Amino acid sequence: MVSIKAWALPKSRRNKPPHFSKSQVATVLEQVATLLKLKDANPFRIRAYENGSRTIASLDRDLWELSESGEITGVKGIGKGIAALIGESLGEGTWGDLQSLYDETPAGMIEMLAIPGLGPKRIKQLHDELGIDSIDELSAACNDDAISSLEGFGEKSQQKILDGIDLLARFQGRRRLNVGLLYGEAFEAMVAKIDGVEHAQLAGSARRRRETVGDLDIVAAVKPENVEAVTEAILAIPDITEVKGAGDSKVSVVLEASILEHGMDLGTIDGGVFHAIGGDDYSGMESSGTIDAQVRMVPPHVFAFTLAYFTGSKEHNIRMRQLAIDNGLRLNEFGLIDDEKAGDLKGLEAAKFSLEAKNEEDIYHHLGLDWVPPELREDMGEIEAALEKTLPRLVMPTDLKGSFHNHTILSDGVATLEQMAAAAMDMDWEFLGIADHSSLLNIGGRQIGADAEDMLEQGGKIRSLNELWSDGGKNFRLLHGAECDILSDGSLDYDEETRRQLHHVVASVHQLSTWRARDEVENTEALIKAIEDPTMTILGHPTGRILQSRDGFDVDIHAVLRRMGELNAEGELKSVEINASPYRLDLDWRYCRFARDQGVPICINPDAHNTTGLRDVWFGVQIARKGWLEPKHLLNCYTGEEIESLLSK
DNA sequence: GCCGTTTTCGGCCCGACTGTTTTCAGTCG
Repeated sequence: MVSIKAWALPKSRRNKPPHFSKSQVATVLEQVATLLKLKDANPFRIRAYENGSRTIASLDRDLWELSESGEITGVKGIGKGIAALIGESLGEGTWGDLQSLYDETPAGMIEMLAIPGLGPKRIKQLHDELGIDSIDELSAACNDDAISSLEGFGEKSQQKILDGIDLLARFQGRRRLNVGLLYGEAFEAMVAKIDGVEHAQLAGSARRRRETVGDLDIVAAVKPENVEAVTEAILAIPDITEVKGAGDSKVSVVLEASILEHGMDLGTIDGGVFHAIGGDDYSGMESSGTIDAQVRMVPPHVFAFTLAYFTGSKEHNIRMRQLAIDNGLRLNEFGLIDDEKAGDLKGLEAAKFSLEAKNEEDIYHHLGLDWVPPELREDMGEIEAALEKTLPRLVMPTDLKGSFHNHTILSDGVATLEQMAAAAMDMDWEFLGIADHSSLLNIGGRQIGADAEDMLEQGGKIRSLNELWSDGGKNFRLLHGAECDILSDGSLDYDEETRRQLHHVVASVHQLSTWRARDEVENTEALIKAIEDPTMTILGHPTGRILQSRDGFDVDIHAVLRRMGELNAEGELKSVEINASPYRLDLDWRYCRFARDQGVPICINPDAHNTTGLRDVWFGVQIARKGWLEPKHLLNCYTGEEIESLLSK
């Protein structure tokens, strides 16, 4: 279970500028926005900090340089105020008068924001009127029936808060993409089958392939005369454990795991991850889990608008609406409406003056944009690219011809070389990289990794298998690699002689406790040392994060990727992995474009521990798409022959 | 707090739903 520590402004660990990293600045701006919410500050001021945070986080220029030269205020969303804060923090190591803002807000109030249905205003009210500063106190107050009598609260809100706390305790309010999609696709199929539903589609963050999903949004095209019958049919679905509301256009329910026809498939989990997410307790929790879902019913002719609207993101929608306004139009879930003609009319009435859209493409085209794939709708430059018609041709699962980081029975996998190869051939792959753990890795005191001798013996087996396939005219080969531990000082496990005999070395950090106890500067230094090792080819799960369970270690990922870019420019092959396990999805999609721009080739790795684990690459592809990557940026999309000769150099 | 070639002030996306009210505030996306 993740518990939120009280927020603190970062302290400089350096004696000269820049005192902080870009991600530290972005984090502070984001926290300031949250703290201001709890003080009931001007919502637009709050949004300015939120935008500033996002802008800084995704900036691919050096922040200190921009700040020093004054160019920073030329960045959209960064004005005089935030620029001054950045200048002071990077230059002096201080944060203006933000300390008092941090001091004023109890950590528990921040934590309460995650309770569904409870927002900043009412958290502030609870704090001001009852002195409630933590979830525990809030829970106790609900049980004492102390909340329902407060102004603006009642019996139902009190119960809703208790339910929300329960949900939060189990899942932190969000579910990993793989779990969210299992529920979402099952529910979508059920709704689509109902008489009177012309079509139904999953929208929201699941459609955008965020790494975690809050609740599910299904948009259904239903003629007005059928809405009542369809509502009844939805509510009759047996896997609905609770109906939270049912209006004229929206049904709000809680689904339970029984909706998953084939049960809760958690995929394959390696030992370390399994331990980190709570072991057997976790499996039990997922199978007794629930998820919130909404169905929005709209007349068929406005379906495309509603789908686009509820796909989001909120930030993308804001930009789209602004574009509409610039064109004298009003964009909402019902249409793209001529503002003048519609006048004071609202909702579907106003939509009578809407431009037509048979599909999402039509909406984007009306505004002079190319259609934006849902994965890109985060207001991270996709609007500009769509205007300029320079959106990327995103990678698809079928573009992949192999992967590099997979395990066998030599370490903690459960399948043999032959079984893994057969599964890869079934996927029409031309190559499969094997990278069993190096000798150092042990989980719970038991050595998992392979000794150098056994590792080299595996190489012999791989060579004879490859010869067999080659002689039989089969376009397939295994690549012999190892997942070498990065030690705390940045050196790699195994002796150099052993590593030199491999096709590729996936270098990964596993001793997380050491790395998480250190600061960004030390970790970045060690990681860069590991990358500079001439035998290192692929940086495995770069931050070590486990989604919904633990954060990764602090590292200046931009600096690491920049160094990797330099080494690639010098002719070395240094690739960064998108670990495709839905528990990791690390490298984060937010850094993919930066890696690409540095000239770092990226590879999607399922980190499979059995044959079905190879299928996890699908999640990696979703993240690569979200990170704007095209086939040419991914080593997975090279042919088997190309990759073999590349790695044999 | 940010932004602006109709603006340096006055805007900033907008609608639905819920639970509380009796005309609306809070929350969500």
